[in-house]
Amino acid sequence: MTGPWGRPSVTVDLVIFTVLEGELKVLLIRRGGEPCKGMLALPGGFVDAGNAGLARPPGEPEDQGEDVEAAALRELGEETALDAALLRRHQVHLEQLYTFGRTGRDPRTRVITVAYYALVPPELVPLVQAGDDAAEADWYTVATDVPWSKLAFDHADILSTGLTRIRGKLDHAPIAFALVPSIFTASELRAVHEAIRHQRIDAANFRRRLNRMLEDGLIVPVPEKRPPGGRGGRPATQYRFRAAGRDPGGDRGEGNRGGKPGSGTFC
Amino acid sequence: MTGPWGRPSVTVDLVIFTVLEGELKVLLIRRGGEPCKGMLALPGGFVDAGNAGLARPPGEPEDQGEDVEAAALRELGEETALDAALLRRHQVHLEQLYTFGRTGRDPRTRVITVAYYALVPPELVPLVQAGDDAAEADWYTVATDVPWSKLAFDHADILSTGLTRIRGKLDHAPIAFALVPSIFTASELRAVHEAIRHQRIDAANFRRRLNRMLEDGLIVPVPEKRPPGGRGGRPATQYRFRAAGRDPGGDRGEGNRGGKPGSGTFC
DNA sequence: TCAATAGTGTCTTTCAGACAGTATATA
DNA sequence: TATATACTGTCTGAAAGACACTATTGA
Repeated sequence: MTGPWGRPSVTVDLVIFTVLEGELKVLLIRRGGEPCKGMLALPGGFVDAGNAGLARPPGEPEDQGEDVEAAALRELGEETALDAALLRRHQVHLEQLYTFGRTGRDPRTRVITVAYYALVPPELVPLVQAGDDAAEADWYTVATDVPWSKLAFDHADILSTGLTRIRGKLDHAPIAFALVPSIFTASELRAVHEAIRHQRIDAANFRRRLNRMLEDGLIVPVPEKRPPGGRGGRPATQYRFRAAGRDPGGDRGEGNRGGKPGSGTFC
Repeated sequence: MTGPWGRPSVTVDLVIFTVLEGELKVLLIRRGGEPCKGMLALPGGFVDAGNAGLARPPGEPEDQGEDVEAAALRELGEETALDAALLRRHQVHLEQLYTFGRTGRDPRTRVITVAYYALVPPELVPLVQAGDDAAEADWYTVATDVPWSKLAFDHADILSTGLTRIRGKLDHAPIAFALVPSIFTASELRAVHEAIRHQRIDAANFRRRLNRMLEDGLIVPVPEKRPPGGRGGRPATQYRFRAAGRDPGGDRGEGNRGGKPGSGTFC
């Protein structure tokens, strides 16, 4: 059997995490249209493939559209209503998770989705609003408020994969820094670890890890201390993440990004 | 701008590793056709998407083709000339690596590739032959024989990602067992670790790790000892990997496989 | 006997978990 | 003062690296 072959649609789906008030949250949208109308789903959208595979005037080169990574970044901006400059400035972490390519995962047509996860610092959360695509977008507490069995498509699988990924990387890569303000205290960083692992961490032991990060130059103390809150307490030393201190992403699950050197000159 | 949207082609590319004579090797093919004719490349091929996106008689349902994971398994069989039963019986490890979706990575048309890596035990290597697709397929020693700068497309990126992945997982997931015979000695397992890390490992310290695996029930001793080779030596205890002992794949980079329960009933 | 490979014992360092105790703020 | 939060010190055990040592074979 030869002849014209079908091509799948390719989408990106986003697992957008944040930590608010000590709880790990994920951004979900309520689907406005079929299929799975009314169910909760991960935000996402199609990867622009230009006019690939379509008939075009002879001699005209194919428009290949946008990079998959660019599509993920674009969707992240659209769904959160944060512009690209803000995302860059706050170093919002965006990383490819896994590609879900089962047949039948979308009943309409063949859809392969490249899932990404993003980590949004709490400073940006107030700026996040329902995007243009999403009828409603809202933060759901992962531990208690996510209706796992009622998520659209295979989004429970995707979310579960995202959760596993950040838990696995938490101790080996500096992802927790992407979920605290740029100036943070030991308690704030610890709260993020606790939220992701959903389990208490001994404050004294965590401080030792933090001290090691200080020695390694991974974080740097900030001169001003944080004044205590309502009913008192000792002021806390504040720290800042030193991005250039080490290869972020580590050696697990990161893979290579799209725009590495060498691009374009592959033959 | 509305109207018909282009769809990308989706391929799977395979980083097929083995360890022979203490060296980590990867299977590369020499490309017979343009583009990149004559260069070395990773084996791979198109994901069958049925008639997705093509015109079809009204009322006829779309044929969505094959799962991406199934395509990877199929390609693995085709490129190595090993049938599916053999691959299953020997528990050949196949795991999704990363999806490469840059525009322009294939000059002909938009191609997004889902890369997988496979671990072939040395027992099967003699059975591997040039597949039907590949003009020539051969094992190349990663440390010395891979012409990194002359690999086709972005395959150097893919191979590099695969190498990083297995090195990262080596100490946290039981992947080394996929690269030794089903009955193996401590030295053989250590040789695999040394080949992947490309660095000597202290035999005594490695044995302690092995003893811990014994205590954990991850491996099981085999009654018969391995008689020494040419010029003598003490006979070696042999072991067998106990697959059911623990969740293989661990918590990093594995993601969910395609055919998990819950499939099909997503709404 | 020697050479070669298998396997043990031990010392040191690093780091995580548990937990007692000290320091500095507000009310 | 009491309370709340920040921070220090110490004990224990698991595990890695370095390395000296013993065990069992073939030639």
